[in-house]
Amino acid sequence: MTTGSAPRRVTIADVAGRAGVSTAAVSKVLRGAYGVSPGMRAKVREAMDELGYRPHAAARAMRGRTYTLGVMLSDTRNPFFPDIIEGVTGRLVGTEYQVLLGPGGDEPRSQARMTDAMIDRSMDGIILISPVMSSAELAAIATTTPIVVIGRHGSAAEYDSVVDDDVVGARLVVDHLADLGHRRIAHITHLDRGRASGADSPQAVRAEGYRQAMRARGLAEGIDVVATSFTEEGGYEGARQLLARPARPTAIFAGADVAALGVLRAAYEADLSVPGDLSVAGYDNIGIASLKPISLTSVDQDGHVIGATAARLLVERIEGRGRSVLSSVSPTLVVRGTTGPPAGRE
Amino acid sequence: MTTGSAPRRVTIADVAGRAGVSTAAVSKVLRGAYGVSPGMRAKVREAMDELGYRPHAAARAMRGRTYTLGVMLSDTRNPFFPDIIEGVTGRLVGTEYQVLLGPGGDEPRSQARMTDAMIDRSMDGIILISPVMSSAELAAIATTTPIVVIGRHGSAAEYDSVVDDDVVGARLVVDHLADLGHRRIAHITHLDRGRASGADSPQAVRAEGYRQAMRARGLAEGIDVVATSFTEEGGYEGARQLLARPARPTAIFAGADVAALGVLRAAYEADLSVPGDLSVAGYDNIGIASLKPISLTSVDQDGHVIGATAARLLVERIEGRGRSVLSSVSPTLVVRGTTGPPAGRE
DNA sequence: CATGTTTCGTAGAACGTTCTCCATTGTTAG
DNA sequence: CTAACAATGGAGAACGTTCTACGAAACATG
Repeated sequence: MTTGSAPRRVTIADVAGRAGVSTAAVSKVLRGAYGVSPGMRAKVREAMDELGYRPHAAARAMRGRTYTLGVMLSDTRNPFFPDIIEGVTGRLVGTEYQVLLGPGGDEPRSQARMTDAMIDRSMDGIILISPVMSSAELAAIATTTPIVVIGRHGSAAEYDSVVDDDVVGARLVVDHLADLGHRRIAHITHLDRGRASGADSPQAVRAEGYRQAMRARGLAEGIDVVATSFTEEGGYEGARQLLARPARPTAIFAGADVAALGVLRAAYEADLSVPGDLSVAGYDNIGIASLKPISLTSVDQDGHVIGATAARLLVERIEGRGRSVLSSVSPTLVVRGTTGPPAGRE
Repeated sequence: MTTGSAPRRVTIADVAGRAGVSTAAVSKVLRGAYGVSPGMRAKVREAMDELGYRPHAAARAMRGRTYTLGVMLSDTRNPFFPDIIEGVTGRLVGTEYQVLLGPGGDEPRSQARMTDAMIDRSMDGIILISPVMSSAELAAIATTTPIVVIGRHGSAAEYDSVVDDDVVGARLVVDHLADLGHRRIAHITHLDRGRASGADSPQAVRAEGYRQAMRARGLAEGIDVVATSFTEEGGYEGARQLLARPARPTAIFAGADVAALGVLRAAYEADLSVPGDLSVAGYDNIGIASLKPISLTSVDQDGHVIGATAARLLVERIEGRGRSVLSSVSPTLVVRGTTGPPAGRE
């Protein structure tokens, strides 16, 4: 179709011919199945190498596995996706599995379309990162293809889940700030328009974890949550509201680093020094957080571990595990320059 | 294998039975092929809807197309990949094509493995973003499957290319700085270890564009290129070297925004005010560049347009275009707070 | 009315695997 | 020596599409 007509692919039949055996025998060698003598295995292997044989995934899919795992991305811009992906692929090195990513967009409809597309392509299993569909929809998908869900707290019998322990993460921040002497610690959370994820969403759990931790430290009075969005603009807007309070908070815990950046901008514009007049903490420990001019205190969720765990669970599912697993990964706090003791008397 | 046994997929035969026609007829309707009466089309369509039929991609792959396009990513962390992806998927909305992303890593070997995996999965075409393999390897791939290469300047008969016009981008920066009155404008570039891409790489073209533009402005004497790497650390290191020169540059043009961030850190540590003592410009216009505390002057390459163009060219190739195309997308300069007139007398 | 020409619809052979039987050959037990 | 069994290899039927051939019917032309 292009320049020269494409050379025909080397098939299992070519290998069989070369090795002087049947196609069934080649298939057995390929799959490591029972009933193959060492001599035959060697012959076939040699023939495969000589011809540069590569199994045709689509043909395999007609009967058996495709050795393809899909990862549905809900937001390609989310800065810790690369970590999760690395964790997933890292775990799969040395296996025959290949990972393909599918941009699913942020709407339930487009995510469902992407998932369907993966199922149509006979993927052996699918990892869904922060999907926004309902649990019922997820369960329905799981009857067709094994799935692992990342970033949704509710567990389900039909599939496995891997989550960052957002309650712990929120507590780490509150404890750190309380230890520094802060009393009025406010929180900025993300308001979902789509209701599908609801109380299972990371932001909801972070907010709840914040409330719990505040109460545990006897700071119930200081609880103050404003719901905007996890964007720079949302953080800015939220901080403006909080800084206009009669009793201004001395610390703001943004549920995401991007929002924390907006908080920093608001503080800058209000001529408040950070951390002198206002301490700021974020969540996710994105790359920029560690850069000098920002130096943001943040909660680090280990994307590598999350990805690797998801990959392990998915392969286990594919190989036949029935029982459902919920794996919770503990985050750590990275203290940097944006948090410090509150100024003056309380 | 999991809980209930998966329900058998609805096939073309089920649809044919329901509609009271042959499977061949259903296939024709599906493909929009010639020789179908309106009545029959309606019957078949109805049956498909009632049964919730979805074509099985693997089965299609055995004979025809898979309607799957692959995008090989060389670096998942690169901040303008999301733009390119959006451009690609945006262009394909409404068509039957699905896009799947493959993390190829930064080594020729792993990228080749990913590309092979995509070919094994019978993808109809592949977009390669900044691949590091040799042109010969790319040409070899192109004989098997149509490909479009993004971010490599060399053109080839076997495949199409889409590039940002890095010569123009470099000139925009140099002209802007020269207009402000700068004479000693230094450049930080990226040193490739793998030689596969060589002079075709964006960094090489940007550096060459910088040299050309400097000469064009009569500033040949001020040409000063230091090769580190396109990372925060690389930018920092490069800036340290440049700032130690006897005649210190008054402006630094970093070949990438991440490196520019490192330059800003070095300036900060050296107690130089930006842009008072040192002007800094980057390339790529990544998200953080626009944030207030950074406010980096940068060159914006329109990832959307690049992605959309690549998708268009790929589909054209698949549909049969033979002639090779090289499409160059012009970047624009976004002037922000890190560039200004040089201080004092020259 | 005989003869071409469209138009519509179907049969059935691929495509490259997997995997269930089945046949053959040794080997062991009685 | 025979029966039972293990080990090895092969035949051939799927799997769900696409698409080439071909037949039948409907229509147009002389």
